[in-house]
Amino acid sequence: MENEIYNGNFIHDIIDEDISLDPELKIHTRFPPEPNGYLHIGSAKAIMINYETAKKYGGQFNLRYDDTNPAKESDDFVRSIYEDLTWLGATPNGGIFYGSDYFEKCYEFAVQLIKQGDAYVCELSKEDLAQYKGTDRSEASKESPYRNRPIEESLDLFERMKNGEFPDGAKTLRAKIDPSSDNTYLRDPVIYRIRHVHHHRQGDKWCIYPMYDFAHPIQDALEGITHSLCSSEFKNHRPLYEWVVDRIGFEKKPKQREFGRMNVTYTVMSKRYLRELVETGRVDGWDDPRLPTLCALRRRGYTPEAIFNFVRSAGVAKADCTVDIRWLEACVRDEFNEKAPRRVVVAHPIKVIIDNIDEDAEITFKLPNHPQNPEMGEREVKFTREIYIDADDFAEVPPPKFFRLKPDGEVRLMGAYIIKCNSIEKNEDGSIRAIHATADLEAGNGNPTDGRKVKGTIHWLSAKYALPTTLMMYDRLFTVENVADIPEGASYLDYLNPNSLVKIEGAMMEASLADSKAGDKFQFVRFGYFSKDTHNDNTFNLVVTLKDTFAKK
RNA sequence: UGGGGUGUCGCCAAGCGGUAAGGCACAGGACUUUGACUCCUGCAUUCGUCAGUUCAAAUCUGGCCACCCCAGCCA
Repeated sequence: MENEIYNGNFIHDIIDEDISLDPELKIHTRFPPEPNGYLHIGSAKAIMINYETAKKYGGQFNLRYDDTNPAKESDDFVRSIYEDLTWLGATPNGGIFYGSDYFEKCYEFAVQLIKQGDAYVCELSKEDLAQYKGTDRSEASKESPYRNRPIEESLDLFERMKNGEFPDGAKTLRAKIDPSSDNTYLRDPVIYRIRHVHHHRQGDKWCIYPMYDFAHPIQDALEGITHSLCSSEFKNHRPLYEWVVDRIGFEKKPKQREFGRMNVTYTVMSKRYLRELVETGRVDGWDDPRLPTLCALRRRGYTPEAIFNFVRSAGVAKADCTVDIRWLEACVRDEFNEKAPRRVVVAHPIKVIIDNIDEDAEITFKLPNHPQNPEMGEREVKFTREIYIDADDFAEVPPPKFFRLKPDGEVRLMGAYIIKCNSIEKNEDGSIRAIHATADLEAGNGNPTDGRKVKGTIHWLSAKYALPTTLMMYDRLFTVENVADIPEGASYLDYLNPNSLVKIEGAMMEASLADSKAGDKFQFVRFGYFSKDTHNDNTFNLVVTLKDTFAKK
């Protein structure tokens, strides 16, 4: 859904300028995840920027699995990424690609660079290389002793690297740029390494793999990407990206441009920690509703529109930002308030007996599915002598400004009668067994005939027709305000909120909810927005609470 | 310590030399058969900081400060 809420986007200014220089330019962007984890709310920003930029300019958008490091990648991640991306609605109209499909090309370009004298095979060990680069980066690194070896020699060695003649780490291919550059990425970066590892798509075809900095610009150029939009940590890589594009001699040069990273309060998005949570069993899987992964948000009931509106309204700027998770919740509320049908659920039922209603009487009331939108229709709800109300809606000793049910007080049962509390029946232990009340039968679901005002309205369910249900309430994963507040050296895992999942069993729901499907969304009146769980029948996940419903006393 | 980047209300963010948009949050008030929603009202004499240029600066210049990224044969 299009939304006017859209903070700045300096990327569009850059593109407008490029188009003014070349009116023929067809914008082409891409989202290049490495298939080594599941997509999360942070990924949504990169997706949104690349997808919507292409869309805005009538261009194309590619999905490209950046799978140049076989050690960490798998087909399960490939599958999940596709699923989450299409769920978000960011259809890759430019196609779906794999970085590994360009291995042959990358190899040829590497050979070309060697022939041009722009790359050489280096035999420094990992440790020695680190030594040569030095610990003080204000100083230039030492030149590799192999830097000026004959081109023929590098060519021969590189081919033999490819043929598997050397063990892992024995040799690397390095770009010959500038060992004394201020930018350490330009100090003869390694562009190929030896890895005798099985690749999820290429199998055992290769034992040398290109590095990200070499492969990425090639992939972009080959796909005709015009704008390679990525987050700010790649800013330092840009000169190398451009060096590769220039030296290989691509006619159409893709442009890398960077936007600020987005963090979200109360959670952590690094794939490393998410994976750790999943693998140590602290959560039930990548779609555990306490996680910020897209599949978890989906299961919990968040919608693609709300997520897109969230990242869109956070804006696109160069500065990193930490957006309050409550903003995401606000986006969800905005959407659901408009679209979610209203239903009644009583979380902590207490029984109310309406003394002036016959034992077997059944009165039918019609409740609107949405108070402001008659087009959503209405439903019939049965009223009987015994009903349930929420424990929170009754107070034996009411605090000031308590508008709900209290001894001798009157309250409106939403869509039905006004009732008056007459007496309280108690159990041995002092707990409430039932409340006795009388209904104003004359007023019915209309206003009292004597003109008196009844301020409170509470929700209710017929005890005879209500069905049991389970409510799952999830709090945020972490209790610290900011992940940055976690002390240095401490494990994120120690900061898990042990109370982040609250399960309410014994709740009651209105009968019509039995017909709902997995994933259906509702506003449970005076309670919050819920989504029917996709894994468990008759249980509902809390998506977000109603704003302030219970905050005020 | 070096290089790169960023600093405008609690959180995002517009602004690009002419006297601080907007959203979220928050606080009041109105309305309400959801204490929701909706609707009003309020909310930066100030733009990290100190100087300078100018009739005029958040916008230009210089110094300083803070935060983020970089020493993978990860992406």
